[in-house]
Amino acid sequence: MPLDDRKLDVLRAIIEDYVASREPVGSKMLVERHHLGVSPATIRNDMAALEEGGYIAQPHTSAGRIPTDKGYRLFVDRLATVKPLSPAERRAIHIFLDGAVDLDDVVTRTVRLLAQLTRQVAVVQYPSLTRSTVRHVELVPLGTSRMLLVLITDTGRVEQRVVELPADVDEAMQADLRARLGHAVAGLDTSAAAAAAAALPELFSPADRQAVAAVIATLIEVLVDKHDERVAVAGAANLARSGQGLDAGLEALLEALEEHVVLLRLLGEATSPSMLTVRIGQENAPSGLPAASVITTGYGPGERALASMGVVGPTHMDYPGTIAAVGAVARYVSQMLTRNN
Amino acid sequence: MPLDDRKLDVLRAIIEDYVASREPVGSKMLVERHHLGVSPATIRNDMAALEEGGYIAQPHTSAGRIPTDKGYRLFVDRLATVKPLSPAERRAIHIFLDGAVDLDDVVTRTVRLLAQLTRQVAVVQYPSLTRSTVRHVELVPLGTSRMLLVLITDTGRVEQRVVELPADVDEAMQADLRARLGHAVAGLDTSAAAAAAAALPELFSPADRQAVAAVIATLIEVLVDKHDERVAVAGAANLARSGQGLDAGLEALLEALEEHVVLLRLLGEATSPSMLTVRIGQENAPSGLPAASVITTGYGPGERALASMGVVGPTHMDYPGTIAAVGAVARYVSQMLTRNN
DNA sequence: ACTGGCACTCATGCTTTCCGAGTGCCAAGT
DNA sequence: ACTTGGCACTCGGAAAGCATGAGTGCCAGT
Repeated sequence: MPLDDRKLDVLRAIIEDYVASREPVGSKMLVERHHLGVSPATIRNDMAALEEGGYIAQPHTSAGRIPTDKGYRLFVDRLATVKPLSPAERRAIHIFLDGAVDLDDVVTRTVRLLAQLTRQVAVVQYPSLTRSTVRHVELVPLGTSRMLLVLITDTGRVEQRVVELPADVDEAMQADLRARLGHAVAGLDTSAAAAAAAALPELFSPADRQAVAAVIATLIEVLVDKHDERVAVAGAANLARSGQGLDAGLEALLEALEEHVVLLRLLGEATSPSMLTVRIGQENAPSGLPAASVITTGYGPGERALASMGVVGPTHMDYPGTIAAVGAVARYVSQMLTRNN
Repeated sequence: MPLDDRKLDVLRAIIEDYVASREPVGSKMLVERHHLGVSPATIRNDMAALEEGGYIAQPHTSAGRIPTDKGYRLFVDRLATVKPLSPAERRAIHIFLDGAVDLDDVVTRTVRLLAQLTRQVAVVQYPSLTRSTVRHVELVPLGTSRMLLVLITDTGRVEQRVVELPADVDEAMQADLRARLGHAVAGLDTSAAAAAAAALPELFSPADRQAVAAVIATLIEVLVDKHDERVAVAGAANLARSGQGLDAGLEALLEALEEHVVLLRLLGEATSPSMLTVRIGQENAPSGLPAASVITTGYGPGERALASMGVVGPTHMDYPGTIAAVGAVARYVSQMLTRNN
């Protein structure tokens, strides 16, 4: 039996009510609150059909219906209308994000903003080095047997690492290395830079080669290593607040939030800022998180997505509102990055 | 009425049992489990005395007793015996912490280790700049109107900041500034360095002075700003696990954990690594956290405490075990820092 | 295709009852 | 002066019974 328009309306109404009240919703309440021009009995028939289709379920025989994962899926795919942000929310985005001094600062502010806006747990991935290009490499001598390696990318990201040299190296040599290194990798993307750097030791005298190799090894590590797959999290307290609904999963969720590996899986591949992914309930099981929904999108300068951000919340979340918030924040941050480029 | 030895034994026994079972403990259970050589009736008399003194309380008339904050206080001050770490735990400390590449890495590993060891929420403050000295300042040109400022301290900490210059500056001038700056502040502690840097703009021609001032301003900001009062947190999931006991406070606690200001207050002044502070229950109320206990200690190279670390947990925690773990980790990290100096 | 009516189900909340762990106190024993 | 066994008492919490009412499915009538 195909779902006619009214049945879809009913599904939408059920989801809206359930999200608002967190309680199974019955046919009577439904006709009262939404002006569907029909009687409860009719609604009951529709509900039976929806249940047949697996979009809603009843927790026990004599209770109202609650949406299933499949129901939410249908809702976000076909039923949800965009809910524009309130002016206050738009203002909050500006106030929060303008005045970030630093890429790290942008990430920190963004994650807090998202958590506050959506009242869910927010997750923001740090822009990955992988797709960015090297703007500058700096070598700073720290005494004769140590150097500080600083890598700056076009995304404003700065990575630094202290290199222990296997042998003492004199100043002239350090200056030489710095000049050559800077010349060799500037402007290249990270993988090209790694390749270019790898060839460098050849150019030095055997005496110095070991020290050079140590520096280069560290540089390549920084460039290539997924070390940069860091994430920031905020809003865990929101779980406890709305949490009554997920006590069971709460511990698991909190654990997942500290497991960055799981988070990265949840965030998934960075998509373009204008695309937005919604994964609902069981759809997240492979990522190691049951009974929660995840809304993610990519962000980055232009249409190039460097990293992902998103929120994690109970399946019965306010999808339209959350989607709007995630989208708006991602767009704004992307703009900031584009401007700062 | 003074508390004789047996009454103290009873208090200790009550606390041990309550911590283990989380249930009010009665006189009968007590004589069964601990071989106090007397009858339940006698214990009851002692309990009455302890209750009179405010060390224990009964949740309701016909239930066993539970320790009060005051009881725990007496326990940790006078009754707790040191509980040495198990070999497995000692090994865990080594395995976890050795191989940290980086100061940040040390902090991250430490906080995770502490959380795992104590099964509580662990908090580690990043070593503060305040008491450290400047090892090196580096200026990296990024085009003509931007520079990257990098500050390295003797604790291995690296801070970087991008400075937007108010006017274009040529290369020679940049090199000059870099040389003078490095010369002026190297080896000084942060406040002296800030003072020294403040005098620098004088030395430059009026044309360049604005640009120099911008760089110096940023440097001083980095040096002086409490910006460095960052903290790392781990083990929030442990709250949910043992949490049944604090549902009420759970949300508040989770919120506090994201409020770094509150955490810093909780960690308190950094004490020497060999001193350890225990704050119990209501004693934390002024810091904005009710009904939780906090165990903190300082850490840093030598006896100089750079920062604090500690754990936060329910008042009914295993004090001897937790104290031992916090102490051992702090000592080990301090040693690492001393060695790496 | 919709509606009103009706019998049925069953979670929830309330009251009642019962049980027993635990207490305080007292009088007797060491 | 402590300690102990005995005993009456309290009261939270589990178990059982009962009423309520929201909600359903189905059917016959419009």
